Amino acid sequence: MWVLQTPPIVRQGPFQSHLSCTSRVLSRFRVAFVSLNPSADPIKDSKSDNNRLIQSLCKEGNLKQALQLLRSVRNPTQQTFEQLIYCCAQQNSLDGGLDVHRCLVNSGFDQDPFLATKLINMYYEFGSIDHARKVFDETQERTIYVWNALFRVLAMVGCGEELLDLYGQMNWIGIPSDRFTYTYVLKACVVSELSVCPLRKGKEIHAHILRHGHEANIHIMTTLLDVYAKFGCISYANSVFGAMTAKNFVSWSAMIACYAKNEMSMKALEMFQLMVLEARDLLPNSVTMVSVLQACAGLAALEHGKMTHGYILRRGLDSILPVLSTLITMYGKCGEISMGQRVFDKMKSRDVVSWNSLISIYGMHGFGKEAIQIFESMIHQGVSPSYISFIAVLGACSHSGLVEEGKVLFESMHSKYRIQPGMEHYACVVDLLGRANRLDEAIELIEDMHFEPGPTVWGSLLGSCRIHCNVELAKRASTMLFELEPRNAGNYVLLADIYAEAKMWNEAKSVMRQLEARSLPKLPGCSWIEVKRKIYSFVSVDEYNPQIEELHALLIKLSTEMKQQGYVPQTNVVLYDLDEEEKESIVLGHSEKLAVAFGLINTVKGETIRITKNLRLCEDCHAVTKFISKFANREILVRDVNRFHHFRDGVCSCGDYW
DNA sequence: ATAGGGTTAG
Repeated sequence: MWVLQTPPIVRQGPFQSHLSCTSRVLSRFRVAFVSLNPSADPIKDSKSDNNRLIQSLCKEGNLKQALQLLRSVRNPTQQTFEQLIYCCAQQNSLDGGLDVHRCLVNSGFDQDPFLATKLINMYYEFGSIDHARKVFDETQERTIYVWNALFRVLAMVGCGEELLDLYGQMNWIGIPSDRFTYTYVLKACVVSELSVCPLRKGKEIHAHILRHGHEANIHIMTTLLDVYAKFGCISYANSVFGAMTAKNFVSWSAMIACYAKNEMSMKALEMFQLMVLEARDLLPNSVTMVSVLQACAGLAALEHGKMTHGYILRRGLDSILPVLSTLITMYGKCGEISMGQRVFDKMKSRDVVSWNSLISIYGMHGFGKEAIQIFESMIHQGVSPSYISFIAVLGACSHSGLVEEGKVLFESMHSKYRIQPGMEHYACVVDLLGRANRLDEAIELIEDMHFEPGPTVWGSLLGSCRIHCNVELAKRASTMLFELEPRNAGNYVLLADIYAEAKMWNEAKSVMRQLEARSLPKLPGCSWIEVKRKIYSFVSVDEYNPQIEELHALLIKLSTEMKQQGYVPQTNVVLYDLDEEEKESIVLGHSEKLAVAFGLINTVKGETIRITKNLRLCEDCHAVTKFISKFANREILVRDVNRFHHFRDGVCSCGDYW
C-alpha cells in the first residue's frame, strides 16, 4: 500500500488562523459576486444562492472559485459539501480535498455519516488510505454505509488483514452485514496476503452468507463464484453456480472465465455453447467474449476462434478494445500472426494493451526483431510503454536470442521510461542470458537484484542450466526453488533431467525418490489438435485412445525410416532405469508425437497440422517433428508452453534455440 | 449513496 505524504488534518488552532488569512481573499470575492447581483441583499439572500453557486461551480469543474466562495458562505449545506468532495476527487486535488474537509469540520458536519462515506471515497481516489481510515475512526455514528465505504477502500488496495479485523469488530458489536458488505469482504480474501488461509476464510464467509439467508442474491453469489475461481477451486465455483436460483449473464460469464483461466478451455467453450443455446434470453457481452476468446487461444483452436470472431462481428462487439486485444492474442496463439496483425491494422483507436498484444505474438513466434520494431513504432506514435510492454519485448528478445538488444531495453526501462524492473523482467533477462549460455552474467544479475528473487527467476536459471547442462548452478537454483515452492514437481523433474544428462544416475534417482516421497502431483504431458472443428487431446502412452494402434504403427514406421537416415532416439529424457528399447518406446509414445501422427492420418495433404502442448517440447519430439515435416512434406505448427515452432522442410523456425 | 464477470506477459 502506498500513502501520499500529506499534512495532517487539523481541527482547531491552526485551522482558525488559516481561515482568517484566507477570508480576506474571499471578502474580495464576495464583493465581486454581489456586484453582479445588485438587486440581492448582500448578506441575507446570498446564503442559499451561494450554496447553489458553489454547487454549479463544482459541476463545471471550477474548483478554485468554488473553494473561494465556500469561505463566504455562513451555512454551507450537506449537498454543497457533497459536490465539493466530488469535484476534488474528480480533479485529483488532494489539497482541495483537505481544505474542504477542514471547512466541513468547522461547519459542524464532521459527524455526518453521509459525508463521512463521501470523504472516505474521496481519500481513496487520492490513494490516501490513512486519511480514509482516520475519517472512519473519527465518525461516531457508523451507519452500514460508513462501514461499507471503508471496506470497499481496503478491499481495493489489498488491505485484507485490516478489513477482516474490522469485519470481526463489526460482527462483535452486532451490526448486521448487508449484501454490499459481503462482496467487499469476499474480494479481500482474493486480493490480499492474509495470515490465515484465504480459501478457508472464503469458505467461512460463504457460511455467513448462507446463515444470513443471502443465497439468492445474485451479486453476492457471483462474487463468491469468482472467489473460488480465483483460488482455482473449480468444483466449488461450479457448485455455487449450480446452486444459484437465478443466473444472469454475469454469472454465466464468471463461470466461463473460471474455466478459461484454470486451464479448462474445453469446458469454457462448452459452457458458452450452453449459454447461447439454453439461456437464450441472456446475451453474452464483450466481457463474456473475452473469456471465450481466451479459451480458443488456450486450445489453439483456430476454427473455433474464427467462429467466435464471426459471432463478435455479428453482435457488433468488434470496436471494444479489450475484445480486439484478446482477438490479436487469440490469432497469435493459434499460429496466425498475419490475422492478428490484420485485426490490429483495422483498429480505429489503439491503447497500450493493443500494442502489447501485437508485440507479444511476434515474440512468441520468434520474430524478435519485428517485435522490437513494433515496440519502437509504438513509442514513436506517442504511446508510452507499460510494465507489461517490457515483459513482452524482453520475452521476444529471449525467444530470438537477441541478447544485446535485450540488455539495452532492460537498461532503458528505468533510465528512459522510469519503470522499476519487476520480478517478471528479471526472469526474462535471466532467461535471455541463460539461454545464450551466459550463465555467469545471469547469476551476477540475480545477485545484484534489489529485492529477493522469486521462483520465476530461479526457475529461468534452472531452465537454462538444463539447456547447457550446468550441474553446479542447477544445484544452487534448485535449492532456492525447493525452499520457495516445495510443492512444484516440475522443479524436481528439471533437476533430475540435468543429473541424467550429466550421467549422474544416482543423483537423478535420489531427486526422483524425493519427489515420490512428497507424493506431489506431476503435471502429465498433454497435447491437443483441432481437426474439422473438433478438438482431440492426447496424453503420453495413451492406452485408452481408440486410434492408438494405428498411431503407433505409423510412428514405428516413421521411426524406422528415420533411423536409416541416421536418427538416434534421444532417450535421456526418460528418468526411469529401463533398458534402451523400453526407453525408446516411452519416447515414441509422447503425447506430441501421437498428436502429429493423428494429424497426418486425419487431415488432407497440404493442410497445416497445428498442435498445442502443455509443457516444453522435448528434444526428441523436436527432432522427430523436423524429420516428419520433410518426409511427409507437411507444415507442422507446434505451440509449447513457451513459444511457437514452425516446422517446414526439415527445419524449425526456432533454429533449435528454445 | 455502495455491488458481480474481462484486455496484454510468463
